[in-house]
Amino acid sequence: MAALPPLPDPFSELVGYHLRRLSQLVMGDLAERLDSLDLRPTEASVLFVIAATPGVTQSDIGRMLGIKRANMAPMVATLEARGLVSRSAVDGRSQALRLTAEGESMRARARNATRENERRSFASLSDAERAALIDKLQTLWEKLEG
Amino acid sequence: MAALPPLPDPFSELVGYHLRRLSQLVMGDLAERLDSLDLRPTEASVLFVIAATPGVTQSDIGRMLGIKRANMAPMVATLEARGLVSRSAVDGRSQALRLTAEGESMRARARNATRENERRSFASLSDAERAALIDKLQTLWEKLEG
DNA sequence: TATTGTTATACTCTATAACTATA
DNA sequence: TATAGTTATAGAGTATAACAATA
Repeated sequence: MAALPPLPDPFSELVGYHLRRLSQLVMGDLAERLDSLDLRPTEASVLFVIAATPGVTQSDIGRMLGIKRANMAPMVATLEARGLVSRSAVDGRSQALRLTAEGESMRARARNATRENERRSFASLSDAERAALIDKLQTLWEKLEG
Repeated sequence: MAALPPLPDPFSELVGYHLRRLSQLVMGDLAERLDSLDLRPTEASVLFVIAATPGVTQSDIGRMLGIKRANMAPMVATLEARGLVSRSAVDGRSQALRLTAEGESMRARARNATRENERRSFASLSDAERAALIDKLQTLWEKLEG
């Protein structure tokens, strides 16, 4: 088996590169864990938002999670077709989204998969380090979103 | 204009979520900056590796950057067709990759775009904080790669 | 006029499988 | 047997443009 060649110099100064590389690996592990539920990471995040804020519209979810309306539409349609999410009219154009009983059960399982993903990915960090890292990352992306 | 709804609770504990969100925004900004060069972020990273380790094979690049052989092949073919990269046989199956003069000029421009991307994305971090963040991210992804 | 939801479409990046040629 | 390179193909996620219906 060939040894893993080391990463050459220019990358050692690039936060963005290491960010992307770690994100790719973490999301890949999460995708594997969610695969048995036939759920994509993005779909899981949508279930989490609906559970936390019942009656939310899909436009609002898109704004919270940074997902375009055009991409929310088919995803919510799929979740509804699977019986995980229900819609009820708010007004003539908006629809309130809620989890069905089956959707709530799916959310709970997705939550477990996500917790295991976090444990496996960040086991080497103390609770304080993890919290500090979250804070740093969140501060950075919120600055870029404006 | 509607206010941005705040992210609900469950995400506040998830490193992975904030990692992915930041990575997405940073890479989106980099993609925009590279667009005028008609270069994708992944292609730029390949130019960086070839410049730093002339004569490297595409299999080695894939191992360094976490890109599969199957995805390296068409990318290198494109870079060669554009006159940015040249190939020379190492043995009957491997080919040494080098930047052409035009490839080196492209690399330099991509490097500038990347530097501007880093400056814009992480302006709020001190040099020490940036270095510490790189170290933390790299340590984490290298653990997950084994 | 602005917003919600929708459809169509394209692109980047990643993944697996199968194949040829060479070591 | 293992490795280098290639081709075909599929999937997730994102992007823009355009449209109908509603506020």
